[in-house]
This record gives sequence, C-alpha cells and structure tokens, in this order.
Amino acid sequence: MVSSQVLGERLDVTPAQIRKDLSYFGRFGKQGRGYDVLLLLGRLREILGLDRTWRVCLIGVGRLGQAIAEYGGFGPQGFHIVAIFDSDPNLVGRDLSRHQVKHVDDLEAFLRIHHVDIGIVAVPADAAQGVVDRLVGGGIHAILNYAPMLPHVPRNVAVRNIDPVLAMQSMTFHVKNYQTSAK
Amino acid sequence: MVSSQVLGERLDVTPAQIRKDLSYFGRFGKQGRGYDVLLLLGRLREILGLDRTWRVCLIGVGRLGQAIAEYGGFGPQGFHIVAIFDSDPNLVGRDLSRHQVKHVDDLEAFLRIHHVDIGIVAVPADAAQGVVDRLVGGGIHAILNYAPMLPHVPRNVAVRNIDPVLAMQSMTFHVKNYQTSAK
DNA sequence: TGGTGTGAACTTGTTCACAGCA
DNA sequence: TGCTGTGAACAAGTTCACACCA
Repeated sequence: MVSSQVLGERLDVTPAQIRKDLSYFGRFGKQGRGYDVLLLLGRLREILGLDRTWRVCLIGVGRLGQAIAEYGGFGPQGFHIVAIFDSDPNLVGRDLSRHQVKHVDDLEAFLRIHHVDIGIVAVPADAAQGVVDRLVGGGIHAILNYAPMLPHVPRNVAVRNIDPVLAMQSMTFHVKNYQTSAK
Repeated sequence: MVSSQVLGERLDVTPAQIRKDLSYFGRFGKQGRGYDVLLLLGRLREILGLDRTWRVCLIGVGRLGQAIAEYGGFGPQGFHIVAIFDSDPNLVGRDLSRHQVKHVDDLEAFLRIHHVDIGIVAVPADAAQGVVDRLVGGGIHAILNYAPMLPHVPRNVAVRNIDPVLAMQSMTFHVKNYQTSAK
C-alpha cells in the first residue's frame, strides 16, 4: 500500500494533486489505507494503454533513423516498428532490422491498408513538415518528431519533439537568471 | 515587421498570448505596425541567453555518450563540451572528440575549479541519480538527462529529459481515446 | 485513527476589449 | 487606422479542508 503522501514525495507533487488526478479516472484508494500499489499500477497501465502493443512506422533512414530502427528499447515497452520509409533511392529497397525500406511516396497508401498507431519522424528539418502532413493525412494521431523543428498539426494529433539543442536552449534562461540573481 | 496576429498563427497560439508574453520582458512592438522581426529576434536571443556560449560537461561514454560527444549540432548553437566523464576504468583516460575521459569521481572537484553551466547525463538509469546528485553538488543548475528515469533535483535546478520511450508512452492515452471515441 | 475523495477557496494563466500611440 | 500593451473578466488548474469510510 502507498499513500498519496508518499507518492507525492516521490514525484515532487502535493498529496492533494495525486488524489485529484487519480480521482479523475476512478476510486482506486481505500480510506485509512492508501492505494494498493499493484492494483494502482495495473489500472494505470490499462488506462494509459501501456498494457497493449502499438504499431509504429519510422520515416527516415539516415544515421539517426538507423539508430532508432536498431534501438532495442521500444519493443519491450510494446512499441513495434512495422514499416520503414525513406525518400533516398539508394536506401529504398534495402533491409534494415528485418524491414525492407519503402519509398516515402508510398506512405499514405501503406497507412490506408495497414493499421499504424504512431509515426516516428527522423528526416532533415526541411523535409519534416511534408512527412508530418503525410502521416496526418494517413490518419496517424501521434508523432514522435526527431527533426529540429516544431511541426504544424491539427489539434487532434499529439506530437512529442526530441530535440536536444532545443532542450538545452530552453534551460539557458533559467541558468542565466540563476547565476546573476542567485534566486 | 510582424504582428502578434501572424506570429500567433505560426506558433498556434492566440495573438493576445503573444503580446502578453512579450510584454513580460519589455515593449518591443510599435502600435499600428507590429514587431520589427530583427529587433525582436535580437532581443529575445539576448533575454534567453542564446547570444553567448555555454560550457557543458558530458557524463557517460557508452554508445549514446559517444554519439553525443561527436554530435555536431551543439557547437553552432553555442554549447561547448569542456569535459567528459565516465566510471569505467577501461574508458577513463581514452580520448573522445579532443577530450581525455576523466573519472566521474573527479566530477565535483572538476566543477569546483572549472566553470560549467550545463551537465549532460548519458549513463544507465541506475547510475543516473548519483551522477545528477554530483552535478547538483558541484553547483550545476541545468541538466540534460538521457537516462530513462526522472531525476530528483532541488527546485532551482532545471532538468530536461530525453527519453523516446517515455515520449511514446505519453501519447498512447491520446491515441487510445482518439481511436475509440473519434473525439 | 489515517487517509481517501471532493466541493469550495484560491491561485495561476489565458482571453477580452479598449485606451493610446505611430 | 492598425496594432500594441495592459487592466479587467474569465477559465483552468491547484490546494485546502473536511465528511466519510475501513
């Protein structure tokens, strides 16, 4: 058993926050006891969709794209790459981690036939919006974007950006203010 | 010149939001005309600290750490790696992109002598909190964390986490809800 | 008694709407 | 006239505080 108190300490949020958030999805706790860890974990995994597998496609087979294709961390968490695309004729047709690289022009057609949940974009910045548009056009509602740009998508599409430079830049203001004012 | 209207369209936020946010830092616009793009850009770069260079240290020289050390994208944006650390005796002493890898035990001592603004953590999850603690102990106020865990830091330390799996997991709820209710 | 779930109070953040300046 | 900067209105999100249950 774990209380909202302890959960809050671990996550750096207030106990009230924990309780409010959990209550949004149901009543998982028992008064006077707290939350059953295993039960809570199980319910949250269900609610968040972490108990099933997800079909993912990868676009871009440069150095980064290859690293992503060969990265072993997605599979164990239920994310399975089902297709890989690129625009380079020299790469199309090649094999990469058990997938034959398809041409990105066939992306939308592929998405119409095969169900895909999430797209990973690993193409150069100037090609990224085009790829994102194709994913959205193909009915994708979640995109993991490695290109160093912020794509434009309809509000019903979730995007997560992985851009280490942007992440660094988003901390410099904090560092600057800290160093000058020792806040 | 650019108006808050146009800026808002590009960034998917309301014009009022643009004006409020900018007004927090000063009065950059001209009534009836809008904002001078070059002036605004220059002032924002100054305010955000993007006009200077930042000293960065890297901890962890596994596959990921090596890729980060050799990544060419940080330098042009003013982020310069000034030291590299690891705990593996086989790696300590080796050269990696013009730096001799130092032992992580010397991290805090190094930070006391040399000024470093930002730390990049690229060690396994179970070693990450220890490294983060050493960085914080050494006076670092910004951390880019590649380890798949959420580190515990004092409120005055900024952390950005780069974890593709977590990013994927944070979209599954959205996808699930979209697919079932076509919201 | 201990700790949840939740309405109510409060705080933070966003949008509105308009005075005022180029 | 067009668009900023900003107080005021509003909305969203967080914290408080307590009834209630095991």
